[in-house]
Amino acid sequence: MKILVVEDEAALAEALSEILKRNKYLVDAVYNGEDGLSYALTDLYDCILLDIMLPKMNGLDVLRALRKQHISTPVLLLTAKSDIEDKITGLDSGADDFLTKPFATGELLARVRALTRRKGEVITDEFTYGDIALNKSTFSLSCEGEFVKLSLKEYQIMEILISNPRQLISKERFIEKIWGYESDIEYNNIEVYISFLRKKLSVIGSHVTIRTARGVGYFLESGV
Amino acid sequence: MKILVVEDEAALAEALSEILKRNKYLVDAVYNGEDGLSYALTDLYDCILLDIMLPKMNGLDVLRALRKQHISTPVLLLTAKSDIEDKITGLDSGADDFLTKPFATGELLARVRALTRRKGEVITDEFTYGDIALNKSTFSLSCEGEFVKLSLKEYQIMEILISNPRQLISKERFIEKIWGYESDIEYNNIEVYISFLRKKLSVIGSHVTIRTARGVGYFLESGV
DNA sequence: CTTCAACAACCAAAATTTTCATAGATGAGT
DNA sequence: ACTCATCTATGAAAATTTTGGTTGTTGAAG
Repeated sequence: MKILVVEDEAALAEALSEILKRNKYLVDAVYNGEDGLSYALTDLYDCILLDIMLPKMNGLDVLRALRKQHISTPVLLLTAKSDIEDKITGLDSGADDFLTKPFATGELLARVRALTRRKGEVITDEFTYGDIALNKSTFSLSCEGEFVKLSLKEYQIMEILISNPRQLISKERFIEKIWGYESDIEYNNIEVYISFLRKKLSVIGSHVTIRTARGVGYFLESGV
Repeated sequence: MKILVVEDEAALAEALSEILKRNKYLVDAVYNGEDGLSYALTDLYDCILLDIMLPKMNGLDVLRALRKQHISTPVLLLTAKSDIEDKITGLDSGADDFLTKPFATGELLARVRALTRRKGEVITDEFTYGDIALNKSTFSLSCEGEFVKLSLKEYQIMEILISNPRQLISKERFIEKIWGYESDIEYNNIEVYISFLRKKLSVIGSHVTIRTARGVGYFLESGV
């Protein structure tokens, strides 16, 4: 498990490295934003501790640049004070968690553990259920060699269904998850996409079916 | 200036009301989520202090329900501990700021002031520049009685332009603001929308023009 | 068993967003 | 002033999302 520390205050960087090493992490430390970015871009790290205030390049800019390059390494942002502004910007920029200075060793380790665990769980980019597989990166649905491409919305609906197989999902929930809780989208819209998906399921000859729960929503069932 | 306090701990509710009243706010206090929601739905308040842990209905649910009804009253969430989970959920649910218990009187007042000031500034839902007006709620662009409706993306581009008249906006910036910093959208997409907008500006006979800054982006100019 | 209202499925069309291809404009370097 | 690579404008088409019916289903109430 390899961690990158990006922190300009030498004493703090030293302390962080020490704590982490003592807990069996491999640690690299760099002392400015530019170096931080180029190290992070190697995509070799399991977690990055990133200070916001940094010479040469602001931590948030580093973060944004990283996410833009689709590097999804979990980032734990170090903020000087508990400044809500920073936190909101940080979330917008793709941070995974925050640590407000000064902090306790235990808290640091707990958060690093939480972030790396999260990543460890992502092994595949496919969801499967019954005879179908849904590919997260290509947005395609397959069944024994047969493929169809899904549009974004189709994919989002299917992902929710396949992540909770046999679980009833209300239309309300689809809408909240996909369009957001403030949208005025009609239920019919869900019905239309369900209709699209059923057609595509039949095109690839799957035995998985989308069952209707009248008055509520839908759920996935393997019909064999 | 009228404030709604939603807090079940009687002592705290009392203290909050007292502090606020002493600072010339009108205060209503209720002691559970359901009442909080129905009071808030009247849309009479300039700010809402909302506890997360509440009997009958969770604060976050109240908040979501409110935003769903398009009530945009600023909400200051009261959280027991500085639980990042709550904060993220809070932001997702439409909270404007947080206050972690226990808190100082000064901090409370400062945040309330910040939130109500923010609202005070929004007087109109129109942006204007030169001979055009851009309506925030109808997504329409007008010039001396002539109207055109803009699509969402057209509107978003126009809003950025008209909010910073004569200011050069890079294509990069349009993309970050509209599609997000992780998108892979092409510059040409912006060019296409600029083209759409120029056409619509000419349809309504405006003298405002979108000027090109080669290699960079665009800016608005009143061409009279 | 019928009736009826609510719900769901689905087709078709409209609206919007995105992509693609091509033609035109620009300006640095010669 | 000419050339060329690069950037921009725009028409047109493709893809996607959303809207509006029409028709078929369902189940509760009578």
